Amino acid sequence: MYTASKQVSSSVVVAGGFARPFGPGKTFFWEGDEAVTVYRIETGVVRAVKYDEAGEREVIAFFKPGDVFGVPIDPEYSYTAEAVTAVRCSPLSAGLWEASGCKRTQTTLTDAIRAELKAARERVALISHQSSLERIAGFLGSFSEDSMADAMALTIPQLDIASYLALTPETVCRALKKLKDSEAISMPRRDAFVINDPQALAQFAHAATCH
Amino acid sequence: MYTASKQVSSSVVVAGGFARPFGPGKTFFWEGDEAVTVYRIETGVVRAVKYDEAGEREVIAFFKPGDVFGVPIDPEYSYTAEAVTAVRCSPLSAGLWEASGCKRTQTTLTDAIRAELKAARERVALISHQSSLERIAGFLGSFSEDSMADAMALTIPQLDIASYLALTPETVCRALKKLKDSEAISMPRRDAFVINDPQALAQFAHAATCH
DNA sequence: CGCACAATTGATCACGATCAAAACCAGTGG
DNA sequence: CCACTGGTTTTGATCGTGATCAATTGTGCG
Repeated sequence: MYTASKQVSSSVVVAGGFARPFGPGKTFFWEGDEAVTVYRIETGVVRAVKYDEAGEREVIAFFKPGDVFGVPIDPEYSYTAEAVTAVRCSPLSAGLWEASGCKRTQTTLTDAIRAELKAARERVALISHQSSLERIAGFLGSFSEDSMADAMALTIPQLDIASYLALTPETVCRALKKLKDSEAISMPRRDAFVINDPQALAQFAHAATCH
Repeated sequence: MYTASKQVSSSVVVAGGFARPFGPGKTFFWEGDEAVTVYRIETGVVRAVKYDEAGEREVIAFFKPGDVFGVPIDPEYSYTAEAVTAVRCSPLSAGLWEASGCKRTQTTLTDAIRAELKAARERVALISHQSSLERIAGFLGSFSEDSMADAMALTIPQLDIASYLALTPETVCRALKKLKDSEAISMPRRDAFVINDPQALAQFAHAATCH
């Protein structure tokens, strides 16, 4: 199935702790690879994708600066990790996390697992029950609040957002247009978002379809 | 908010390891309670529920015989646990899990967390993209395969299933009727399900809406 | 330039939500 | 035992949202 596994993971083994750059679209590791490296993002965005039985690609999570991905919950990675933007991040040996002592590394490990679980639950919260507009608004809101300034620029293709929110690209586009029209956000570039009015955005995120 | 917290958790502190019975509807603990006890189910079904901002009750997971719930991922429980059926389960002190040594208890702890994560991901898989029929069929299938015989009787109110799958009770009812009509399952009682034909059920679970 | 792919816009359609009501069942008390 | 009550399930009719189909525009890249 995932024939490209091996040569990719071998190009990635640098677990020295140095921050290294990765170009957009680059694959860090594949679902099923032996989980030997953990990554901490300094800049850029990474997506976690899975392929269902039908071979359909599905984005299940995004990782932002400060996030850790590739956490060794299982001996093998449970998803494929790809750079969405240009990424600078530091690879760490997964072995160090688990082996060395038990105290500090252990807590950071459970922290990371907790984060994974929290991310999974957040996605469910977004997907279940919420309308398309609420999903988009909620997504943009939570994504930016985890980051920095109000007027930060996210850079994620709409296709990835659609997959993550279990919507079609068309629906994502239309929802974004509504948000743009309402002045809550603006899009300087095609795949870049700026949040003008977090308040208004939060309205859209919860409001009962603003009827 | 959850004013009933205290007296409930105090009635539950028996962390000796004895299997104890709990009647249907009984609450084991509330979301936000201090996570002092872990439970392992011997018989019966338990549901994990959460209340969103709007106060809406939402079922986020089911636990079956053999499952562990109340895993101390955070210092406080992240959901409310209620008995769906009559339940027999053994309470354990959460402290023992974390404190004692680091070796065997630690692995079972991560096992339990892994299970939580897996459960969360399975729910997402069911909810995202799948049609109502696929969700129901997939749910019944995975629920029974985690259990025992083909012809086992599940006993879960349709309301809970609806909430778990992010559907309305009406839709659940109609989907179940289709499955009954197709002979894949039968329902001796109102809230009991028997799987006659796992094969056919699997068909419904994946098939592209059988057009 | 021209190619491939992402984003946009429009028109139609289907599925599930919603509204409304009836049937069903379990538990309670007369 | 039976009438009453509350909650769950069932059935039907209608409506709205997002998927789907189809086509155009836009954008980066060889």
